[in-house]
Amino acid sequence: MKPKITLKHIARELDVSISTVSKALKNSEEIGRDTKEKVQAFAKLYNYKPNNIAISLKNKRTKNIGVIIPDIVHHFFTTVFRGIEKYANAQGYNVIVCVSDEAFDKEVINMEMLANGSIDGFIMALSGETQQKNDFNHLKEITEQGIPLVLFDRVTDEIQCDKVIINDMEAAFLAVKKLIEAGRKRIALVTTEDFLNVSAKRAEGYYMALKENGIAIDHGLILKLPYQMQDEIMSEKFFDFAKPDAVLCVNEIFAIKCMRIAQKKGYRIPEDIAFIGFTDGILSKYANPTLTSVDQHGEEMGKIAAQMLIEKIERDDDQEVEEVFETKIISATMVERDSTPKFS
Amino acid sequence: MKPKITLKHIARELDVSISTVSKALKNSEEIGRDTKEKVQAFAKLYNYKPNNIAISLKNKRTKNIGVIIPDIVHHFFTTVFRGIEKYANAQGYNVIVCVSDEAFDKEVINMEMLANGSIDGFIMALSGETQQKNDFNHLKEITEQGIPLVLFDRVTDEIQCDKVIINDMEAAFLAVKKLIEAGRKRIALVTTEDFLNVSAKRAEGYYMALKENGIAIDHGLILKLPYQMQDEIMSEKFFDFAKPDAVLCVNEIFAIKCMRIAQKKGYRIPEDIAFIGFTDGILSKYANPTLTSVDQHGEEMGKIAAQMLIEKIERDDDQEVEEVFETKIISATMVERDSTPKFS
DNA sequence: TTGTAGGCGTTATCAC
DNA sequence: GTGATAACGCCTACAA
Repeated sequence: MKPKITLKHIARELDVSISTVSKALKNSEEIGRDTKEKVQAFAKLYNYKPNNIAISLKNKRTKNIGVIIPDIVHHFFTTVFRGIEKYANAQGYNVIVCVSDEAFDKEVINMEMLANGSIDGFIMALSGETQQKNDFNHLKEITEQGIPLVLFDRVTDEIQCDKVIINDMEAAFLAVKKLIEAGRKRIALVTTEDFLNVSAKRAEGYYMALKENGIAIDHGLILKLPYQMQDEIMSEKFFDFAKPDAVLCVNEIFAIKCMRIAQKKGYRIPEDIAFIGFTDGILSKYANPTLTSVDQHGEEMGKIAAQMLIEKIERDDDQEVEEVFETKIISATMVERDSTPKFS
Repeated sequence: MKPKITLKHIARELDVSISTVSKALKNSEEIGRDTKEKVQAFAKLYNYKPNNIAISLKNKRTKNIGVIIPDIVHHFFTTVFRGIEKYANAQGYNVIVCVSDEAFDKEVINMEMLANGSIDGFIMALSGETQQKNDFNHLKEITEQGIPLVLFDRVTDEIQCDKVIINDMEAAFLAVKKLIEAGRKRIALVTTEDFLNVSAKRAEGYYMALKENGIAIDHGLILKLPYQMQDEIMSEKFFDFAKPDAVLCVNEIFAIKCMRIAQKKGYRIPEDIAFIGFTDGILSKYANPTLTSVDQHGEEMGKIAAQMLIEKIERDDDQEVEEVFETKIISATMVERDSTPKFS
């Protein structure tokens, strides 16, 4: 076993001072040619690499980014994460992930854990519980400490910071409009409870599209399911009573499950009922029939979030410029597949 | 903005020494009641939290685990990650994830980046390219430096370290056996190229089951696809020529895609062709028909890997006990769904 | 009961 | 050219 070697070891071995070694390895002009060569050769031989922790302590910069997401086994978040990781890595940053599991407490604990020097900034999507409680003190503390924060997807107006979101409302609006134009009259909405801001916005888009086309809102056509949707009975009944000819779902899983139920009841897709889901994930692509869905461009979102964060981190070093926060909006795009009639 | 406060600040403010503050905050018996109270009150007021980096430097333990996986947008790895994260977090560890993207170079770079003090140990699954090149020097260096390493799923015999795998061979063997018992005669195997050790093992199980039942191996029934499987033509032709009555696929995506092709060609599932896939992920569950598949118990795997790693990390502190490496084998289980006939 | 000093590994400033 | 010193924030053995 050959443990890690330090500057001190090299210095002792070569009978020079630590600072000489340090400078020699940095190819400083101050150091004599032969000393430099000697030191560099020795370092290479013993595979010297500076200790990140020591450097972090000195520079007060860890080159680590903290990412806190509600769930990692979820295609959208996973995709965003990939975008973050790729960009951050290319910039020399590492990513520490914590999963809040949709729980407020875990979110708070994780943030505090990381905020004590482990990371240079946060990228996060709020947990369901946090949105429900409307308690954002942990975020406030972070920003007050001057730690950069970027919120994505699940954001809040209560906190002043950079944000990246998609145009949920518009996307839903356009999806419903397409359905209306295709002649659908009874368009249903399958959503989660209201406290998730993205669901709320998608619902808004749904309402707007109906209104704009003079279609009255029928609350019998709106199904609110708990986030996990264990219970299929509710959805089954819904189809019997609501008799929709099109369904907009706020996520893929809802869409797939609903399609299943509809198929079981003998409806043809898309002839009898058309389906559009949000989150263009793996399920949409491989569903049967394949699902028309709204692509949230997760990877792009992650990349932009990372970009914004790293810029803030590296700007903070320079000077205390006037803090300006941005909210970037990514345009969702609809991916047409077989669960909808051909739109013109 | 209120920046982070340090022991030094408290000491200055309260006109005591740094060590007094340090001890007072640890409730040391050495310190007088009133001093302790004063210090603790002040610390609470200003929300003092020790700096992780400084502690890491001092203790030479970061309480960080490095996880290197080939791909995060992949249900199996994601699941393993969740297991790791949950357990590690409960033990007070944070997880730094790097994605190798199936590339050797990225794997090496990421490891080196983290090995310089950022983490206390690694959990990883080898990238495809690493397995193909059969070059494990980066792993050797890590272990020689005394950094604990746990390999999971994509492992190698070349490296002495803890490992967690599933009984791939047996699982494939049993799956094929079930198909044979159900009367299937032309059982196909759809797999990746050989260098992925898990695929190789699954193929072995497939061969064994055939042999044990006196069925000759027909190479026309074996389809090797590139990892990404862009090309559907190959698979289409395969069905025309091979005419299988059952198919074992080494992953879900292959299975789903093959089912699609079979359906398009008018075969009924499972009556004409039965399908079994590996990786019991979200696709298997929501496919149409739902896919019988081999559950690799990713979360459990992650948990065990984390457990083994943390044990090694914390044992290393104590003494230089004789190094013993374990390979834990998790039993895969088959989840029967609608793509196979009812097995007895 | 409190404080001093040294060290974890590195870098930067300044003196020789 | 080279080296001593201090500093990043914390801990702890030892001294007062």
